Amino acid sequence: MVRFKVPRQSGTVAYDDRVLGRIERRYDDIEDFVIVRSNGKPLYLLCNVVDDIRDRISHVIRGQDHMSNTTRQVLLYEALGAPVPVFVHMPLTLDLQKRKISKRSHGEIVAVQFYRDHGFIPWALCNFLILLGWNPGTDQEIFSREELIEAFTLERIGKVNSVFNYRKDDPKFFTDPKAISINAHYLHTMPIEEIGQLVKQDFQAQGLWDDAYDHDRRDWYLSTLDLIRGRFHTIKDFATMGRAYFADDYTIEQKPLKKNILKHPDLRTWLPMLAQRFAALDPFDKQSAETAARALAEELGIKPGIIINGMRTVLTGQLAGPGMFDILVALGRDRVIDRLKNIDGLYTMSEA
RNA sequence: GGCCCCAUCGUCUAGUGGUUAGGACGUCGGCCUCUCACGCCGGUAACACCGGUUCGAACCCGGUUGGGGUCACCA
Repeated sequence: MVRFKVPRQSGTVAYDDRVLGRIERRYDDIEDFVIVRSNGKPLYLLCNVVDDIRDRISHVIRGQDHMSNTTRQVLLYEALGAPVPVFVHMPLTLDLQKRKISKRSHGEIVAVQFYRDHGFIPWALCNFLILLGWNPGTDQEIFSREELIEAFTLERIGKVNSVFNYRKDDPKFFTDPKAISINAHYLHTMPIEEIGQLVKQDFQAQGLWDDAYDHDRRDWYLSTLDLIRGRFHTIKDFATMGRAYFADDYTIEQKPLKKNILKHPDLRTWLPMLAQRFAALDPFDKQSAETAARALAEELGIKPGIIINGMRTVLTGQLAGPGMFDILVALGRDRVIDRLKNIDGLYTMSEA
């Protein structure tokens, strides 16, 4: 075993941190430290320095948890007669309890895989992360990769630890709300073709993918994603909240079921009536469908919203969504009619 | 405990001696609408404390308190 003999002298060992300024530490406060194990293998502290000298590393940028290593490593650089690189210590990111976050103690929430599995767009996560401990000095928060490379400077790295603000067990905020909102921003604004690629991967995993989406039905696929993405937050939402557009096994949410269906028992006859009128339309499009739906409501002496929201619930299972008549076109006449006719099940299910 | 770092809304942050202390996310309220976890508008909310320096401190200095990191033959 080999220890590094720290000079027993007065004075300090120092380096100029580009973020924290000059850092000094008295020789007296540094104990002799092990650099080679008794089995002959070197420790990280030494390897790190040797590798960086070999690779001619000019800047060492790492977390503040390495600060006490740095003074010892400066000693190593000097002992090896090598130039000391520029050191930059980044603030740490802590959890709500102000603990350093780590894989060991925080598990999946700090693993990038978790974000991929929860429908995050890769760059959106990077964009969120860069804002933890750094800012451009302007109000800009959304950066393309190129913009970020252009805007980034070491000088604007902060000194203050940040808190990763996530609420465990809250389905709406399963991770930091700001991360979700940045992801949603990208989801809403990225070219739809790129979104289509990401959704494809998830759909394939979910068994929702149809190869026609890459060929004959590509336009329909992309325009439908574009129609519904506006109120989604992650790629996962397409297979869950948007499921009704791509499969028939979607679930009817309880809230809209009660509010828009069970509250109006007459829909049991009204919606099949509507289905008949849709069947007779020529052509079946956004305008003709809306005219037909509103005409029916007027004849029945009810507010259009009753028909429309009833339809939304039956057709999508959701309380909220795009404009109803856009939905009809996206679903296509056959599926619309089919689902409107089969409304009985919703009532019998709740009666039982 | 020793040593080191840090301290502005709930969270991410702007701010480098004179600002109505700004923005974003969240939250709350309103508007829009066939619906809202869309969009728009508005509100809420912060300079840890105590001393200095100064005509004047969020900004400079000192102390206090608080928080974090690190003290392995781990990386």
